[in-house]
Amino acid sequence: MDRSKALAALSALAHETRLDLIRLLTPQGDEGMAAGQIAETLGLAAPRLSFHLSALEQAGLLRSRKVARNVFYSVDPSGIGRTISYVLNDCCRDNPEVLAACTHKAQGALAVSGTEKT
Amino acid sequence: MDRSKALAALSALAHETRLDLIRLLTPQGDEGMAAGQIAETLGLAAPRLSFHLSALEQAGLLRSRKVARNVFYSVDPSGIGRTISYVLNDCCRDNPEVLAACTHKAQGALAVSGTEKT
DNA sequence: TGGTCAATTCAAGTTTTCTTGAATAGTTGA
DNA sequence: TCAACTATTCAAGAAAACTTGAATTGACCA
Repeated sequence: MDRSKALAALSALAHETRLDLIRLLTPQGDEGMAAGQIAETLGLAAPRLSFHLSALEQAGLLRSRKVARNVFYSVDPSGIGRTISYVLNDCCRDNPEVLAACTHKAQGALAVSGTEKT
Repeated sequence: MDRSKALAALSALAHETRLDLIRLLTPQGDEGMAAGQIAETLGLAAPRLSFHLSALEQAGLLRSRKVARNVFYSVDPSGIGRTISYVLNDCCRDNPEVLAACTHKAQGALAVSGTEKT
């Protein structure tokens, strides 16, 4: 993931409404959720939702597909994953302390990340 | 980590100059680097640097300490770690696909994170 | 083919963030 | 104390992001 894409993704995440969208859509998996249903669930005006969904999609964090009149949005797990990886690997250079600090629930798991290559 | 702190941290990370700062300071460890030296290294005007350092410190991603006339800035690994954790655990609810995608170098390591609670 | 529905685009205004040069505060050494 | 040095704060302007209502596009159905 290059610099500018990572930056776009981080900017996309740095907004309350868009974090709400990620939070809502992640459990929905690949099927995702129609824009109208999202708007209703979160109580957002349509243009505002469209704006934020588009920002997330541009940033590679969401996918969309049309079904009849509806547009279903779903999270792109690899987009989020690559963004996190950019911060950890590129910016923090796999610093062990940082890696240790971001794995509360899997203590030490990421600490080995410097030892293997994909 | 609560919502507003995570948001502040993500906003802080969503800026090119500030990612440069993290990238520069992480390898320096606890000792960190004096503001003047940072400014020289990155070619930034002093007020601009101060502005961004302050943003990062406010967000809990950097620490600072005074030594004589200098102010040394260093990364707070736990601040970055908690921010990442917030995205993975809270927003993505430990979604396995997301976790798998953000561990290029430690495949599957984070996948166990859903099994334990803090 | 006319009406309805879902979603996006547009335009305007507001708010927030960022940058810059000038001014300020605090520290050190002569 | 005075000058030099380090860093921050201030003020102003510029740029970017966000929200809102109105208008538009495209798909579906009677």
